[in-house]
Amino acid sequence: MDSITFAKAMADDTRQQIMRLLCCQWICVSNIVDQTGVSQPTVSHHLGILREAELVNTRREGKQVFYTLNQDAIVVCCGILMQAFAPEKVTSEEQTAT
Amino acid sequence: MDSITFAKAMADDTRQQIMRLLCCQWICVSNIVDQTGVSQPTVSHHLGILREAELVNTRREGKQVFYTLNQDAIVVCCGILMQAFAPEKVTSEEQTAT
DNA sequence: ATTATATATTGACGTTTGTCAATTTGATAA
DNA sequence: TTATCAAATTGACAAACGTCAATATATAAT
Repeated sequence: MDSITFAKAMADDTRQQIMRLLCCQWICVSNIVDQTGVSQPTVSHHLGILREAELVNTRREGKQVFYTLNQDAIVVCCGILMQAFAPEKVTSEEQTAT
Repeated sequence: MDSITFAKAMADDTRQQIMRLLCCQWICVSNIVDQTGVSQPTVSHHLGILREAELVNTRREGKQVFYTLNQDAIVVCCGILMQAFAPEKVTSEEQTAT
């Protein structure tokens, strides 16, 4: 996953709203629809983008599909951003200083 | 600065290209134009977005305007993202564990 | 097999975004 | 002041994006 895919996936209000809901818990699509107030197709569309970016995990349970946020991916991507754009602030911390 | 402004500012290829150039050094606009191969108005447009998001610092020197990346802002914004979307992975590190 | 429910996909539409050419603004030099 | 160079702004246009209604797909229940 590259830093642009990540940034694009994060770059929408509705998507961040969904991500906040999915943080630390599994929720099914219809619940997301209820809690966000946007239409079911729109929610599915956003979930597709998050899935594509591997920012969410999925589990089917009968007729329902549950989603949760992939927190590890968030940390990794933020790390990549910081390495790329703030190396001076983050590079070392443990410098082996030969 | 909110996490959406940040993500939107990062969510473009040309803009990340410019940000990489501005990382750890001051460059003037015409140099950015030369090194990116996009037109001067386009570069100015992207710099405007980065300025708006406070991701760059600016300094005028005669007729030229120099830009550099605001690395501290990057770190802060990534921190906000991680706090919001990966709290379990980042909250503690030093848990006072009563 | 038919029906019912949950989610994904398609198609259409308006908005936002990235790009460039042309122009304007700002700053120095003559 | 006038001329020159650097950067910002404006206007136009195509491409990408977010949204919803309608439809299709998948799963379970009758």
